[in-house]
Order: sequence, then structure tokens, then C-alpha cells
Amino acid sequence: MARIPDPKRTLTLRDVSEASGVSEMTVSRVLRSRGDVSDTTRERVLDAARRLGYVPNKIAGALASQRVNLVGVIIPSLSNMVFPEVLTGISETLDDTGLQPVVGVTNYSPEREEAVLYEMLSWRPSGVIIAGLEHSDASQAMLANAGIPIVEVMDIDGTPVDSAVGISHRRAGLEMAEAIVAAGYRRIGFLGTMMPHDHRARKRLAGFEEGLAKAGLTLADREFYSGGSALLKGREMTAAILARTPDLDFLYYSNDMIGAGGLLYCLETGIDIPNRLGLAGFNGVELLDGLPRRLATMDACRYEIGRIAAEIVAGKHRDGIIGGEIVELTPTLEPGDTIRRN
Amino acid sequence: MARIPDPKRTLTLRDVSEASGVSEMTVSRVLRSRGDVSDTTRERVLDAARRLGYVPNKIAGALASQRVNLVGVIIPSLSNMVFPEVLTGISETLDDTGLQPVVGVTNYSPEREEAVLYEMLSWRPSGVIIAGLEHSDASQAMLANAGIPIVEVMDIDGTPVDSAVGISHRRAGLEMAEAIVAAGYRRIGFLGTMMPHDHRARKRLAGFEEGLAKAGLTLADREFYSGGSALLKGREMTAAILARTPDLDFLYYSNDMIGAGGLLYCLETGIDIPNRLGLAGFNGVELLDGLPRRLATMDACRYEIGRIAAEIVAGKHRDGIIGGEIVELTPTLEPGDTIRRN
DNA sequence: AATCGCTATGTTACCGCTAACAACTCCGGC
DNA sequence: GCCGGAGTTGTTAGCGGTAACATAGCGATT
Repeated sequence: MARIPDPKRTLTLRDVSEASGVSEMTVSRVLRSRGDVSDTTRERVLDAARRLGYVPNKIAGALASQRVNLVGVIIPSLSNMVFPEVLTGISETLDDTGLQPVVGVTNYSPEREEAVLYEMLSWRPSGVIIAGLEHSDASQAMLANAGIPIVEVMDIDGTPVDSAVGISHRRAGLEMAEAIVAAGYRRIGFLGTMMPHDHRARKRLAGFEEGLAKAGLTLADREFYSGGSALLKGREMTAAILARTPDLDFLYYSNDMIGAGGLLYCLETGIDIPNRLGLAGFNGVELLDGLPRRLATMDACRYEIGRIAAEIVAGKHRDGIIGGEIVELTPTLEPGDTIRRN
Repeated sequence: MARIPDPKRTLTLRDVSEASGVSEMTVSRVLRSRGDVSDTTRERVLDAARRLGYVPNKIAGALASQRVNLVGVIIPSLSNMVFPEVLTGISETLDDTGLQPVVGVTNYSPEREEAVLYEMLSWRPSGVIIAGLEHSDASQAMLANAGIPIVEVMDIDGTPVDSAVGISHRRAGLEMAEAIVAAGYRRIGFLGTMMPHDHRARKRLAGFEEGLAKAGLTLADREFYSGGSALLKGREMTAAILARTPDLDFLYYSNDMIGAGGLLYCLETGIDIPNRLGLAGFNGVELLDGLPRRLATMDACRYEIGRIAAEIVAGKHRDGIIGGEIVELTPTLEPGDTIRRN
């Protein structure tokens, strides 16, 4: 174990510089591998730094260099399965850029989003990736004036501040409706969350109803929930909606988790899936692979969204282009075993 | 929209000070609500700051004040369900302390843990919450010399650097074994992950075998996996182990997710649960509530662990005590419907 | 009226590091 | 022998705030 000169005070460049007999500047150069330093000096410095257990102070470094290797990532929730996957895409892409993601969670609250954004911008990150296109006026203003790359992710139905990467949830809902109608279902129910700030779920529903309307149909019934175990809620809601409107022949769930609950419920109850009743969810979560039947769903391109957003922030996506990019990904319908095949 | 003097340059205290006709120091005082400032001045400053869209620079502030309102949180994974819940406990508790969590993910790799820790410490956080008690020598040294509160969470079977909050996974395994033996099961199989760095899963298994040994039993068979959809893997592994060792009468899963997969498989196959075959998992995840039967499990006190860890870092847990606290929580066995009742 | 004690505000000196530039060494080429 | 340039190291001046202390204003006290 190295001998620590003064256990109370934290080490600075000066300590390393004194321990190795060179100037602070040279130590700084060695530790950042920047500029020319002779091999012997480098070794001596690295040795001293290691021996002392020196950890650089990025606060001072960032202030002096006006450069911060942080990227703010603002998402509504961590318990949703969806966002961790976006994060994975971001992290992996950022890994070889020297940039580091810093995550903030808003719980679908615009006020918290504003607070989190303010806090993040006060650390002067080199970019921000934020879920959704809907933000408070103050948040919009902060994003617009931040002077750094901003990427709004998940959704492209709207006008981004700067860049955007995502899918059209309106279209996702619409296409699902078309597929369901094409499969011959007519009495269709919707089950989803009650969250007023989940704009993407709202847009999917709007697109879905639009798709039904094209075929002259409307939703036969709907059921909403908030909070609790999604799988359990899926069961309960399915039981409730079927009790209320027994002649439904299709249930569209706003996410796979409640869809999976509904699927389990129907299988137990002995309902003939997909003939008597069809089911579909949204997201394409991995979890579904382990279910007794494969729930029809639509992939949300989560990993890909994260990857591209990170590339844009890092300036690696189409070199030269600085901002204002809009990347629309197209989700694919996975019919699974819960929609009739024609 | 406010008129921005110079769109290129980012705003500083000086801009606000000039716009409001007071010194930078007074602006600083207003924005931090520290010290006495007259109401008229305060209003004038706040107005100017709002009008300009000023966002304070915490980098400069932190350097000058030697105070950083960040708490580093280092966890192995986000896709595990378990850690997001710990995070929730941490966030909620930190919320009214002015402290802010910053999350780093290691993917169960000691090397990445070391890198993430180094990166975090270089931002001089006011505390670190880190999962597990096993770290590389370098990581241990960094933690020991950081001069800030360190809380190692999840596990208490070992020696913490500073404080620790968690459960004894050894004992959790042992108690589960005792319960299973008491229920009359004798041919017991284990199914778990192959990750060599998941020390907690390893300790649970060790405790479990210890518990079996007390009754003169040993594991009849075992099956490991890595990667992929846990639910699906649970199915596959269950099929595999039962094919190989058909006379097993109990399956102990290292986590609820694979346990749930196993449960679904067994129900489909028509195996008599819990009489012909008993099942148990670990964690007590909310997901289980939606399953056809309630899987036996043991709660890992995730939320509580997060809450207490955050309190310790914030200095709110037993005021006066600075560090070196060890808090052991005791998980409770939830027998569910998959262990025979006597 | 001089003194005291507040409150409200300003001034100065850093925090720990890095950009920019200066300086010095050593080498070969003319 | 002098010069130019490359390679290496040092010096200086901030980056944008805040702690600590200084100062000004003003009513109350004696």
C-alpha cells in the first residue's frame, strides 16, 4: 500500500508533480496523453500517480478546458424495460467516444423533466438525449438555447428542437389496426395506461382509432389502469373488459407487459386464441419469448434508437452534419400466435 | 422570448449581474438562496436570470465551493429489475436532501467497475453507493482513500470498506433449503446463471448447499445458463434438467425470472405443482403477481436497501454516526403456491 | 452625537486544472 | 559556428463561480 502524505487532504496535480519532480503541466499532459512527453518522464509520472492513488479532478479540468465528456440522457422511467434497452444502445455507442452518459429519470412528469434538465445543463454536458417531443415551454427554451446537440428520441410525430430519432407511434397504431381488421376482427377493445403524459401511448391509440375508422369501425370498449404490477393488471383488465363486453373479438394492449398478463389469463380461462379472440401488444420485449404463445407485437427499435442518438451526439452519424437530423425507423409487425392467419 | 445578447457565448454570472445592476456575488447569493438579500434586489436578479435564460455553471460552483451534490451509484445491470428498484429507493430518499444520484453500470465486470468508479470519483461526488462487497484491489483502494461515505449494498456476507446495507445471501439460501427440506422434498435441483462475478447468486447457492448438507442431502442436479431471455431460459433449463434427472422433486432457481419460466413450463406440461414437484425462486419481483400461481420466493428488500443506503450517504441515518455502519435486513420467505404446505 | 449592531452589498483571493505560449535542449545542415 | 526546427518542459493567465472578509447604510441605544 502506498504511503499517503496527508490522509485528510485530497491529492492534486501538485502532489504528483512534486512526487515525480516535474511541473504540474507535464503531469497533466501525461495523464491525458496529450502533447509530447518523453518516455522516461511519462513512466516516472505514471508511477508516482499510481503510488499516490491520484484521481484527477474533472471538475477543475472541465472548467479549465471548457470541455465536459458527459451526455445527459433523460427518460421517463427505468422500470419499463424499454428505456434500459435504449440506454444499452447509447452506452455501447458512446463507449468508444470518450463520452459518458448520465441518466435522469422524470417519472413521466413534465415538472420533474424540467428540473432534471436544468440540473443536467448546469453541468454543461456536451449533448442531451431526451425521450419524447413534448416538453414544457421552459424545457423547450433550455433545450433550444443550450448550444449543444439535442436528440429527442423514441417518437417522431412532431417537431424536434434539434435532432430526432424514433418511430411514428401514430403509424404503428394505424398499421396494427389495419392488420387486425385485415385478419377479420371487428369487435375491438383497447387496454392501456391512464398516464396523461405518456404521449407515445396516446399517439398509438390515436393512430389505432384512425386505422379502425378507415374500415368504418370504432373501438367497442376500452379499459385503463395506472400503477401496480403490469402483468397482474393485464389479467384484471382483461377479465373486466371481457365481463363487460363479452362479444369482443380482439384486444389491443398499449404495452406487451399487460398484453402478456391478458394472454396468460385467456389461456387459463380456456378462451380460443386467436380464433375466438385475438390479442396484440406493443414493444417487442424479450420477455415474450418465454410465454406459452407468442403475443403479436410491434418492435419499437429501442436498441437502434439508442445507438443512432448516441452517434448523432458524438458527431459520428453522417460526418459533417451538425444537427437537425430526423431519423425515422420503421417498426415491423410480429404477428406471433395471437392473430388469425388468413 | 427573451432577447439573448450573444447567442454563441454561454451566459455567466456576470451577464446576470450586469443585467440586474448588482455584483456577481449578490447574484450568486440570490440564486443559491444563501445569505441576506433584500426582496427588491432578489426580484430584480431573479427576473434578469429568467429573462436571459441563465443556467448556473455547477462546474465552476463545485470547484469554488469544494462541494458537489452528486452521489455515485454503481450497479451491475439495469435489465435485472432488481437494481432499478434499489435506485428508486435511493432517488426518493435523496430527493429531499439536494443530493443527486449518478448511475454507472458495470455489466458484472470488475474491470468496468474499476473504470466506472475512477470516472465517478474524478467528479468528486459526496458519496458512493456500490453493489456488492467484492471489488478489484484497485477499486478497494480507491474506495478506501476517497474520503467520502461509501455504502456497499445488497450483500453483507463479507467485510465492507465503510458502511454496508443488505441481506445475507448465504443465509437466504440456507433458509430456503431448510424450508424445502422441512416440506419433505429430497431430490433437489438447482438452476442458475453462469456468471462468475455474480457473487450474491454464488453465496445463495453455497448457503443452499450448506442447508441441504445439514439434512444429509446434496444437490441431485444443476443447470446453468448465460444470456438471453430469462423467462425462456427458465423453460429450457427446466425441460433439460427434468429430462436428465426425472426423479427431481424440487427445483431451486437463482432468480424469479427463470423460476417464472420454469413454472409456466411445468404448468403447461401438466406436472403437479407443488406435490410432484416444488419450485422456488429469489427476489420477490412484482412480476410474479401476475403469474397463474405464486412462485415461492424470498424478498431481497431492494427498495429498503436503497432507502437506507441513501440515508447513510446523506448523513440522515442515525445522526452523528459518520460511517462504518452495517445494516442487515432480513428477507422473508414467501411460500406462494409452489411449496407443499404441511 | 457617538457608538453599536444589524442587514445588505462589494472586494479579493483562490478552487485545481489546462490553453497558449515561452524557453530550453539537442540535432543536423550549410 | 550559426541557424532552424523538432521535441520536451515550464510559465502565466484564466475558466466561472464561492468563502471569507470588508464595507456601507441606518435605526436604536446610551
